[in-house]
Amino acid sequence: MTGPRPETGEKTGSMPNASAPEMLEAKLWGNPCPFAFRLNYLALLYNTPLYEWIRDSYGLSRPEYVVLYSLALADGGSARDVSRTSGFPKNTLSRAIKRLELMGLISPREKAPGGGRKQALHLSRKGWALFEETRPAFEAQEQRMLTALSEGERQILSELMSKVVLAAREWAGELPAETRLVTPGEEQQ
Amino acid sequence: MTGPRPETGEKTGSMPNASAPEMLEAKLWGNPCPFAFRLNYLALLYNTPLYEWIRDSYGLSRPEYVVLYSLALADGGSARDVSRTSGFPKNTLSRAIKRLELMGLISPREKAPGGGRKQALHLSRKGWALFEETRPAFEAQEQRMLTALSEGERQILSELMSKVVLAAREWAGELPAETRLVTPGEEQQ
DNA sequence: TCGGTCAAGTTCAATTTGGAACTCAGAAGT
DNA sequence: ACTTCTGAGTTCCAAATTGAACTTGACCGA
Repeated sequence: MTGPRPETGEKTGSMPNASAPEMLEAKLWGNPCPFAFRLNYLALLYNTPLYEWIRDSYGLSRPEYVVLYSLALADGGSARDVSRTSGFPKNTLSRAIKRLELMGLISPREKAPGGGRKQALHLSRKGWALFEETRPAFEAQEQRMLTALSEGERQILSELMSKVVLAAREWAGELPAETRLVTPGEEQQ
Repeated sequence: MTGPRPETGEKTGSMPNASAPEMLEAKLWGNPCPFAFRLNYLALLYNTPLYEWIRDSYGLSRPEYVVLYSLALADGGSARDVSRTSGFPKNTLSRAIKRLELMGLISPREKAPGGGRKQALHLSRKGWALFEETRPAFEAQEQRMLTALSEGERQILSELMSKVVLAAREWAGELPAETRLVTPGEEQQ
């Protein structure tokens, strides 16, 4: 998604502070898709330092941690469930799950090798411990992100975004045909 | 973002429709970071079909199109500006820019090879044409995404998100030390 | 019960990605 | 003017990502 990056201050450039003010202003105020930009930009600023930290401190990749987190919220979920709710392709998750199992963070799936249908995944005690240990950092980052808003504003923001999410089946998925067909010259390259 | 995915309906699993209701419900209503989840989920649902379409129709990768789009909004910006406002690492963008130049979508940078300091980038006529041709699809997707909201609600949503973005320098960047130090066992793996 | 269809999960291979090291142009300091 | 410092952009290469094909269990209808 999306997103990837820095740490000590100058690796990728996702640092919000200092400069790039021109382009940032343009993307904020002169953007034909202002909402989409805010979405992506905030997601980036939120995710980047957290997953960087997870990687450096625990040696877990982003998809791996996403699986852990997903199972902590919905124990017994399948790889497919995680894929649907996180956007990672299923083969990436397959590998992530295998490694989590190897690391002892997911309890071993009985009978599976070969590719069975719908496997319910469960965190091991160690997996739960890791989740509990790391959760506060995610919560803290969310709180930090929202400090600019009052309690009431957060309420409203949450409500509006929920509305958009709940209507997702109406708008997400494939692009409408008319949109796609705007392009006469398909298939170059 | 980071982000990536489906098309004909069953490639990655980011399809919002049909199933995974359990886990989706849990992530929506039982999440310690509800705002962050909505952010990521919406960004995913928005980006995925668009960049899929860009790739299939124009042969441009996501970072490549991001550079194009960024320059369309802020002509004369540098690679670093794009990196700061998009989150892609600079080497990825360096490659993207090189290819865009090769494809004739970016006007050739005079004197550069070797690595000069701060190069102002400009779209070529062809680059502008491609942007204008593809922009409607992005706008349409944003509109589709917001259909669930009234005009007033969109106004409020935009305002609240802007607030959070503008306060970014306060909260984004490195994780606060206390948060990081929660972990006693650093450096495994 | 058999054959057919579907989809979850895996494997493989080719591409893409991004961390690290490097080059080098301006800026800063003396 | 000379040296040092800073940081934008590039190159390299190991690692991660993912599209495509495959395997296999589950479900369905006759």
